[in-house]
Amino acid sequence: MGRKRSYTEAELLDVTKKLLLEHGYDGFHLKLLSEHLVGARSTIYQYFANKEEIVAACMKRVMRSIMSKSAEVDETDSLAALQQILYVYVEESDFHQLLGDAHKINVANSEAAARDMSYIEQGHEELKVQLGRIFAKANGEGNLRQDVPLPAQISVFFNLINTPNVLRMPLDEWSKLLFSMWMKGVAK
Amino acid sequence: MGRKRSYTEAELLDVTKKLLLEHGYDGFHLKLLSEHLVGARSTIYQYFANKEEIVAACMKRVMRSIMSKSAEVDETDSLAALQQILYVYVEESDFHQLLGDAHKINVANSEAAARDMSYIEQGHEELKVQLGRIFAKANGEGNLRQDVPLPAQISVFFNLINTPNVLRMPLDEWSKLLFSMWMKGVAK
Amino acid sequence: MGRKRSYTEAELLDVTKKLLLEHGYDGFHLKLLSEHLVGARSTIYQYFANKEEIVAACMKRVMRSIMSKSAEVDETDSLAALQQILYVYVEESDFHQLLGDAHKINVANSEAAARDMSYIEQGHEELKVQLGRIFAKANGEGNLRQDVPLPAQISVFFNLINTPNVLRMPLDEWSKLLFSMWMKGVAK
Amino acid sequence: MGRKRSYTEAELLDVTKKLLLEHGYDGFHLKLLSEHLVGARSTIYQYFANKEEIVAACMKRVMRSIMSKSAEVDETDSLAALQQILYVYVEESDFHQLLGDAHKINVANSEAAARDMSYIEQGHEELKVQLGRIFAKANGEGNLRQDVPLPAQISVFFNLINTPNVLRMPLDEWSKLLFSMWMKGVAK
DNA sequence: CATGAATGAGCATTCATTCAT
DNA sequence: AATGAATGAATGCTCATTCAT
Repeated sequence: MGRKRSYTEAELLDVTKKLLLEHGYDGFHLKLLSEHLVGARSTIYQYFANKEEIVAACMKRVMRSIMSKSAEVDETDSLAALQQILYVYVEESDFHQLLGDAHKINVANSEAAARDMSYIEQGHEELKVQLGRIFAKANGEGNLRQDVPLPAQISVFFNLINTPNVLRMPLDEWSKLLFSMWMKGVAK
Repeated sequence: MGRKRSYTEAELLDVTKKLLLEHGYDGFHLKLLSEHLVGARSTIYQYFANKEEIVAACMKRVMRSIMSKSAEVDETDSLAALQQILYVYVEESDFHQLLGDAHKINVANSEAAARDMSYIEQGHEELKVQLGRIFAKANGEGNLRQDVPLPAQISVFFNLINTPNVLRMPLDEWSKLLFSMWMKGVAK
Repeated sequence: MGRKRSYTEAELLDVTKKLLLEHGYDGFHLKLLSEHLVGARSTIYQYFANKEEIVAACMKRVMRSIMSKSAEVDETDSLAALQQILYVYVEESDFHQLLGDAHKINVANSEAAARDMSYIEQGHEELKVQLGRIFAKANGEGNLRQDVPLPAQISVFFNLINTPNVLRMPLDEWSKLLFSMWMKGVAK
Repeated sequence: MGRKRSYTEAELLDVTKKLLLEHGYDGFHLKLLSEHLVGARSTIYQYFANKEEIVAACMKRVMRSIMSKSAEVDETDSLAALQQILYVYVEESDFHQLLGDAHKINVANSEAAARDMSYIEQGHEELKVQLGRIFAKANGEGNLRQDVPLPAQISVFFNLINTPNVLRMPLDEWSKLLFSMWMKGVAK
């Protein structure tokens, strides 16, 4: 039996996520990664076959986390559901920034990366379906404005996630505030 | 005398902008740029001394455009002014994405790039001042909710810009719709 | 662990010295260097961070060698000391040719190169001080002509070093011969 | 008839000489040259077909100048002749530094450069012959030490030329001083 | 003739990946 | 398993030279 691994795959992916957020996909290098881990650069290849696989695995992990959380949302009360979903998304707001570069991954080299990316694609679909379902329900219950097309409302809702939390409020309060602004507007 | 230039500086910067938006700062290469222009890679150096200067010039140009438009906004009616500003920003919504990487530019190599970046910095300040002024006025006139901190309202307003225009509406209508949702909310 | 290095740093610097003497600073390329070593050009970067550091390290090494030798010179008998010094310098006559280009090194890029160059500068000073001291002593003891300014005598002495050893004599004999010509002249 | 030439070939070669001395062969660029002349870089090609030809022409000119001067030396009195020759060489002491890089010129590209270089080669031979003749005469007349091989004496004589004129004396005095040291030595 | 623009070859450097220990 | 060394592909940039005006 060989030596003990000096870090876990999860740690590697955590650092990867941090660096991807800090530097973007093109600014993310294995050299950079190895500098934020304990061992040599080449050791990384014990965990993943190439750069693409690392990034893909990282993105997949984030997607899985989002999906498990959003699956737990109770959709009975549509507005309450939207608020919960907003909270989930705000909590993982890195998510979008991160996945925004998904298309840059060159999937040709790596089977594993390709699998991960297709998982992510499916996840995206499921999330969209869920959101569409809840919005449709809310709309059907007469909770939403009729003079604004539903897709526009969804788009604005979704984009709320990225609003910088300038006041550094706790995320549950912050998401409630966002939800309130989204629902009632800012006019007095 | 001398040959005719095969493309103008403006064309170069247009392509640069497009590529920066597509690939981000780190994904932007002179090879890529030259492939989207007519000539050889080295020809680019007839226009700019190095990569940093190109990016800086591109960003400066975008900033200048935004600033001249936002300077024309009539601030008499604060709410109308906000709506106009939203339109200006939505029209140039690339702007933020683009300038988000401004800090990555290594300014040490190039005098010209340094000058451009400082122009951009000042521009940022002026825009913030203008927005703060109008919001303060709107708030003073009692147009805004008091139960949400002003910075949070500004943050949401600003973030609206990035909302994807899923319905591909004309930008004037789209910005009015966004403004309406921001003011009145989406609740029925 | 890891592979065995295919050449030592000392070997690299030896080759560098040879090439610098052959081609001068501006004619010295890493491509050239790599062609005189076993591996690929990029392997050189395992040893030094950039071209400047290589050249600086090479020069520093030569300076260190000269200084340790000249520090061992016994200055009791001033004329004997000069003869010994001449021998030291003749032995390392490349030295001056090599360091003549020291000012061309762009030190801005590299901390390490800057350190090396400042070491070299100090070394130069120390050597000048030593030579001045011995000449002053020799002059004070009445060993030197009074009708020729001392700096001119020093300059000629120093310049002797570069005299091509056309007869390929052993360096100790050659330096004695030079010293004899310098002291007694060539006239019968 | 076209425009008037903005500088003469001689001016171009003067500047070339200055820059070659300052930067060495490898540090000499046409860009640098054009910056020290009035027109555009490409204008240089109206005068010479390529870089090699410029350098070769420059060296040839220097050689021609030396040769015409040294041809005027009266060889009747061998020691006086040597003193005169030393003066000629000291006056054009750049000469050696300059021609030291002659071997770097790639003669394959240019017929004209090849011709110039062969002229220089011949010149070198003639100068050596002249010096050898005078030294032989001086030796035959019993003017020189017998305990030092003649080639060594010649070598030292020749190398005197490069002695830095630290005191900035007028060149005729300086060359006399050098000659005196060479003949009589520095010992009291 | 003069020149500004265009170009390709060449070098410095970085980085993902492979190898040998 | 871990790792330091080796490597080739890619990119930024410079420069001699050619072209078109």
